Amino acid sequence: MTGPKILVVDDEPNIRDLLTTSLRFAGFAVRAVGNGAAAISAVLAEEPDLIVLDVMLPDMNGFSVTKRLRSSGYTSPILFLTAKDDTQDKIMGLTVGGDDYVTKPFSLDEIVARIKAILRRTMQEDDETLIRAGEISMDQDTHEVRVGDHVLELSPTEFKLLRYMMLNPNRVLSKAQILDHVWEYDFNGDAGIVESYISYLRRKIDPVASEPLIQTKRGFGYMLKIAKAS
Amino acid sequence: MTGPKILVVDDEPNIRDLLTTSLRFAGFAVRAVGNGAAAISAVLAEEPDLIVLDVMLPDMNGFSVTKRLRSSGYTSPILFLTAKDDTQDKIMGLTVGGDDYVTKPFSLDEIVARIKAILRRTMQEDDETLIRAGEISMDQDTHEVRVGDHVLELSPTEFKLLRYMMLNPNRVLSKAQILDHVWEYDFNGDAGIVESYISYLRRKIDPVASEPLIQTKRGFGYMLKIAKAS
DNA sequence: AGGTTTCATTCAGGAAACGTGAAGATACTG
DNA sequence: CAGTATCTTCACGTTTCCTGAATGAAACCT
Repeated sequence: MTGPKILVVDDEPNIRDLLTTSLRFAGFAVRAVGNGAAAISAVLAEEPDLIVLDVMLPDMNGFSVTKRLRSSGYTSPILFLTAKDDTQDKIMGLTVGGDDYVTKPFSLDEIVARIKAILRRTMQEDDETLIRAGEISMDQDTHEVRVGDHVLELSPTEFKLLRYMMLNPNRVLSKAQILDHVWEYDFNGDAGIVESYISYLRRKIDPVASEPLIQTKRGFGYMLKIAKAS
Repeated sequence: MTGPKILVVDDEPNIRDLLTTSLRFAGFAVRAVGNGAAAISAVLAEEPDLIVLDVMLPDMNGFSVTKRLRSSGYTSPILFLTAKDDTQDKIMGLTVGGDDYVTKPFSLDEIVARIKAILRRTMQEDDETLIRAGEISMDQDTHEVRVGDHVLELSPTEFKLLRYMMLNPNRVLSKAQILDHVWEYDFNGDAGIVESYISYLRRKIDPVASEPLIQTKRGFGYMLKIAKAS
């Protein structure tokens, strides 16, 4: 129940709650604050293993916060949340060492995946980098996906969708659940897009799989069926 | 006798009572309120294990309520009730973490099943995901139904009907009871539809069962007969 | 036995869900 | 800036499901 400690820093309550809920559910011990000053004292008090930090805060920007933290001796990695139109060099200046960044709006699974990737590198957590589900395997570092011996070429969205399904095998996932986890949180399009991507995935997976792995549960959703192995 | 605590939030007294009765019968400790403000204070006072929350309330919508609760540190899961014709984007963003949603009008058994599923995942309750009744087994995650070794393909309604009967084996269930539990609460069609679905189920079950399992109690209803095992 | 009620089963129309191709929009890449 | 890949929406065809009605069988009553 007490996984790695994470501090979330964002001034928008919506996003703060969204992140808090998702990360708690993913097994992290989460604390959330709404501005830079609170962030600094929270870090000093609790020494989180990782910080999720919005670079645009009401009182101070990401640079200032980072600088203050680093000079206080805090060395754990930071995952920055940046606006999509932030210039590249602005971001470059932020991420040093084990740091990383994600652009808003993000998808929830993406955030969780990034955090796990960072923690995997910094703490020696040998939390598997390889996800397996029956004859499918997915390396989250190299992004290589295999079905048996065949290597699949997946687009980013296809990759995230398949990852979500592989993390929840043998469970029916509704289209709404899939949208909430795989697509960006502000996506407000039709749920039919899930059908399209399921179709794309099937087109790539089925020809090389020994049996149809993505099953339709009419009226309920989709399921990745994995025969249980030894 | 005191199962998990559940808070029901809905402004329509009918539905509130319907839910309260059903959930109490299912073994939960239920408290019900009719608006968002009352919900918030009830949550803070009693810390329920789960909230059933109508997204359309007179004083505030489900999002506001959720936001307030989450930022007060409440982390238990929420089951949202939404109107079926709510545009998809209103539903989106709801199924984060352990949360889930059900569209109105719902069927009572559906609600209970969903609540149990959520609690199963959040609390570590390994309250069986598998329902057994004699030679029939039903996995609620995969939706796989077996009779002996044979796997049945059931439509959504067939699935719900069979689940209801499996949860009440060796008891005569009247057509009215079945309608009340399996069909949506505002269904106002003929009870003859139950006969049809019983027939469909028999057609799929009997050929692979060792004996007829669904018995007709003329004038009273139907019964799923299960020989008691070890 | 004959008549009446209750149930079983099947059928058909319409509705809903799903799959897929294609086209426009957007973002990426060289 | 052109060319390409990807994302998203739309539309159409197909499958599956739901529901009510019709018909015949079985049980029940007198």
